[in-house]
Amino acid sequence: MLNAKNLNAKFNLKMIEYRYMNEATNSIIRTRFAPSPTGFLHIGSLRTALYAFLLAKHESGDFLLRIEDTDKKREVEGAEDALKEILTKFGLIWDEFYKQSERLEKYLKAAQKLVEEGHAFYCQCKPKNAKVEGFSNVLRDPCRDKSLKSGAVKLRVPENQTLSYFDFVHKKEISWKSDTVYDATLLKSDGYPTYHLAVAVDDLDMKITHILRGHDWLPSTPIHLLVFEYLGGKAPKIGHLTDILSSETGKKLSKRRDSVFVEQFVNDGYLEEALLNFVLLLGWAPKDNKELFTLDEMVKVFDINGFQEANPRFFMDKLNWMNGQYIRNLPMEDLNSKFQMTNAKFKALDNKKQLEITKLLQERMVKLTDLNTLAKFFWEKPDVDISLFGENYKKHLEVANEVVNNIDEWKLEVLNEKLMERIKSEGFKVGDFFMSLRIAITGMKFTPPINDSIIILGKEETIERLTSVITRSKTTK
RNA sequence: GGCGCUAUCGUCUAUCGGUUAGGACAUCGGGCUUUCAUCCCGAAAGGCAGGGUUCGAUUCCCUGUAGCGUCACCA
Repeated sequence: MLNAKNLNAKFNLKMIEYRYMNEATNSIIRTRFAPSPTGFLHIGSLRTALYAFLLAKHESGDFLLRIEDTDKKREVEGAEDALKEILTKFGLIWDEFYKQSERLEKYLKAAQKLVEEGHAFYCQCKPKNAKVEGFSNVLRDPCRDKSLKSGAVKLRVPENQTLSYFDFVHKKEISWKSDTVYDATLLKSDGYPTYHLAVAVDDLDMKITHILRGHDWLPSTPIHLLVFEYLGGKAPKIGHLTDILSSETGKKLSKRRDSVFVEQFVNDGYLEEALLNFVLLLGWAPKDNKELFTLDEMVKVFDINGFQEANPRFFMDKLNWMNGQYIRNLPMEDLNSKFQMTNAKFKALDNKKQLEITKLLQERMVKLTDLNTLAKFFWEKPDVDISLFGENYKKHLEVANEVVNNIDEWKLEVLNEKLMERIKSEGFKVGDFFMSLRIAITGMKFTPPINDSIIILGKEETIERLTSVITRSKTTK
């Protein structure tokens, strides 16, 4: 397990090269990724984090990680460390780290200030649960004018005001009438802030210049605008990203129906680089339509004008293609070690054999986990289904067995040559012959090149598999 | 229902008033090939609808339609 402290030390060092003061404004761009520690990393969150990272790093700015752990009920043990580890794995390294539960004092003070200045009030109503009660059209809170002295703190939304901001993703001004904004809770009765208070306090405090967040936050932006104003600060620039939609339902990705967790994809055999690249293009595009990027290249070309405004659907086709591209571009040794982590049986193989197999597989894989099926026959005798064979297979196999038996120099060229000689003299159809051989050795019709595979398997093993099928075939029709 | 966002091939997208509307994935066809792949070549496929503005709209405006989001002491 990676140690976050070491990481920070290590990466701050690295980030120093990136950092410089923006000469034009004399201020540095600062963005943040602010997840709640409630479980695995959502694919949409990875994208948000990526964009925030790129936005900052393109201008040599700072990228902060802020854990929003203000809801004790939903917090998941170990989620914070898992989050740090996976972000690190993807190369999204933060310059500063914060945790909201360690800053409770600040929120409390902010809430008190707002009450004192008349912009918020105490409320002792029983909390409602929208999930079970449905949507509500009651905007003004009954405690608004009661002047209570304790309880939860709620925002006193003004009447007849227009609340607006310029969204840098949508590139337009978005506004609301304050009459449509509800008196949101800022501080819960347990003393913890809600998101609405905590973002404003923190973003001001941490000098965040750009808020980049999911589209689902757009409707509550007017609340934040008010809090920023009442806290006496200037709101950062704000941009709302599109939602990623399910390819099947066309609705926001859901944990129940769709695969949404980054860890899941990694386990399924997708490379971090491919995942990052895929997610980059789901909601952002460069002018020249370039498709394959390393992280460094992303940082270099990232442009705030490239954001997409319409919700994309999460189709896997392109991810699969990209993953294949990345696998093919991987140095053999790297692929090999990834294989070792994917499959223990592969790892147990002789090192030289491992590399040879890797070489054969590299061009025919979509995911790392394809290793488990494509190369299974290397470490496990196949369960050969006789009905798979075509005509003349018995003859084919007997000839193959004979040729293999007579080879002294166990080399690919020799095997090729001897086999072809006999195929010719026997008058076999080349394709048919090799298909019989392929099925007998691997149990499958689709495999890596069969002669190469046979060389890797070894003479003894090959003969064993061949004779096993030949003897079985004698008892069959 | 209120509020808000959005609308180019099946999918991801380019275009910032004038283009045969371009690319990629997927699909289909062909080449290479002992299978499957990889690789190469080619094809089919798109501006939600109706009004404006304009010499000219995919592009700007309005309306409609559709989709998405949100309306908690969750983030």
